[in-house]
Amino acid sequence: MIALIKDLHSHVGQAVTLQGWLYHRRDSGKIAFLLVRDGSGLCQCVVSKSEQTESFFESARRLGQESAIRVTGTVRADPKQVGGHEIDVSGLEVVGASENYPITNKPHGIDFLFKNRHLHFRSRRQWAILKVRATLVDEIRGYFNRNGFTLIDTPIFAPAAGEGAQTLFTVDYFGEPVYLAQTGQLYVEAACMAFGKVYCFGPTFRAEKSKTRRHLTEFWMVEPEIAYAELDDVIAVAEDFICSIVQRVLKDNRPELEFLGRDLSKLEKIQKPFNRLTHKEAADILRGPRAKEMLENDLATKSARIEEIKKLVAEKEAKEKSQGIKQWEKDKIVQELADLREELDDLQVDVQNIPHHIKLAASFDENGDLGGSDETIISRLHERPTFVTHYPRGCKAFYMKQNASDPTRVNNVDLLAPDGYGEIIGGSQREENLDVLLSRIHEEGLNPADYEWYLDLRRYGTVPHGGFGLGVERTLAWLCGLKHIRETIPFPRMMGKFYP
RNA sequence: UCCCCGAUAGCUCAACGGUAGAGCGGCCGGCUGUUAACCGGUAGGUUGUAGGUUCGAAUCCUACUCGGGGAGCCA
Repeated sequence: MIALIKDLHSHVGQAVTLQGWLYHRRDSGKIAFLLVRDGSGLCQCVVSKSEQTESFFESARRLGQESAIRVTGTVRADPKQVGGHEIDVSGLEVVGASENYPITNKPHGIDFLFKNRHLHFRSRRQWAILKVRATLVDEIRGYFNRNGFTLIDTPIFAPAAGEGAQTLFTVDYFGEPVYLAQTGQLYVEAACMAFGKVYCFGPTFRAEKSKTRRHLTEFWMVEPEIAYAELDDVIAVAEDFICSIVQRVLKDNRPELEFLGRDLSKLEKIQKPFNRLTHKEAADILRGPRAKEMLENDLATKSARIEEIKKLVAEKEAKEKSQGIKQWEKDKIVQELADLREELDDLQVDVQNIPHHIKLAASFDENGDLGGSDETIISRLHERPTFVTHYPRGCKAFYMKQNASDPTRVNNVDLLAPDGYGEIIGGSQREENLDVLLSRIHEEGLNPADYEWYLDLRRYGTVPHGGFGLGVERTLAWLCGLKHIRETIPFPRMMGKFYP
C-alpha cells in the first residue's frame, strides 16, 4: 500500500510503500539508515543486513543523495525520529539514480544555493517556507471568495501607467513600447463598478534598481477594490483580512513555522484592533523621545553584543586551533564562527546606520513620506500591526482621495507589520470627483488623454470607492520570520538575476 | 546611481610577499542504532579577468566583471 509520510501515524504496524527521494544516508557496516522525503514529510528507513535484504542491501548503502526510491517496510512509532515514525525496510526499488548531488548537508553560500534553486527547495527549510506560502495564497483567495469579492484578472501588458515610468519594465509590443504591470489597481477600479467587490491576484513587476533583502523585480500582489467604500471601510477589510491570514497559517502550518524558528506567540498576538496612527501622529512619535530612546537603546545593546561576539569569536578561534580536538568539534566550531561572524556583520551595519536613523527620525518632515527606517521605528514600537493614514498629498499617487477637512492630505493607509518588517499593505480611498482627479493629473504632469477610460469611471455613476494591495512575499517573510525575501518565492527574480 | 565587503578544489573556507592546504562532497575499504555519524586510504587547482609593482604575487596597486550588504526608491 502506498502511503504518504504525513499519514504514517495511521499505519503503525502495517507494511507500506513510500515513493520519494533519499534526503540523507548513513551506514555502518551491516545497517543503513535512509532518510527519505516524499514531499509530505521526512522519515528514517532502516535497512538491516539480513537474508531478506541481501538483494538490495549493498545498493542501499551506496545510494546517492536524492536518488528516487520506492521503499517498502513496516511502520514503527519512534518519537525520537523526525516525524515520529521509522520504517523497517523489506523492499527497495531505485526509480531514478542520483550521483554527486550538489547540495550537501554542509553549509553553502547563498549564491550557490540560488544558482541551484531548482534543487534547493527540496531541502527542509525551503520546503517549509513554500508550504506556508501555499497556505497563504490559498487563504488570500479563500478570504475574498468567502466575503463576496469577484476575481478579476487584470492585464500584465500595460500602457504607460500612472506612477512614473522609470520603474517599469519595457516590452516591445509589435514595435510599440508597453510595460509590464506594476499594479492592477486602475483596472480593478473599473471592475468594482461592475461587480461591487472585486480583487485581482497575480504577479507584478518593478524595475527598481534595488538590491536589498526586501526587493524582488517580480512579486505577487493581491488587490481588493470595493465600491461604496470610504477609507474606514477599506481599513476594516484589511484588518479582518490580515487576522484571517494569520489564523489560517497558525492553524495549518504550525510544524513548518516551528521548524523555521518562528516565535508563534508573536503571531498569536495579531488580533483586532490594530494600532491606528495618522501620518502626523507618526511624525510626532518619530520626533519624540520614545523613538530616540528606542534607537539609543538599540545602539547600546547592539554595541554590547558586538563586543560579546568579538570575545566569543576569539575564544572559539583559540579552541579551534587547540590540540587534541575532534574533527566534529572543529566542524561545529567552524559553523558557530560563521554564524557569529554573520551576526557581527549585520550588527555592525545596524550600528553604523542607527545614528543616521536617529537624525532622520528627529528631523522628520511631516510633509514628507515615511522612509524605510521610519517605518521600522514605528513598527518596532508596536506589537500589533499599525495602520498609518492621511499622508501628504504630494508623496502619494494622483488617484488617492483628497481629504475633505485637510486638502493637503489624502485618505490613504499603509499597514506596517510588526518587528520591523515594514509596509505590507498600501491602499487608499480613490478620488471619485472628476474635476479634482483631473487637476491632480495635471499637477503630476501626466497626460489626461492616457487616462480617458479611467476618467469615464467618474463620468458614469461615480461612487466613493477604495482598496489596497498586499505584497505576498513581504507578508510571508513576516509570517515566517525570514531575514530575506528571496526565500519566499520558488524562483526569485532580482536585479541582475533570472536563472534558473 | 552612490557607499562598504567579497571572489582560492564540486561546496565551505585557510594560507596575510617565499613549496597552494583542510573539512565536507566523490571514489575505495572498515564498522549493526546512526542523527551534519565515525575511522583509514585516494583523486581533485590557469587562486574571477586584464594589466602593473617585485628576484619572487593567491597575497600589494589599477581597471573591469560577477556576487553580497546597505542608501535612495518601493510591496
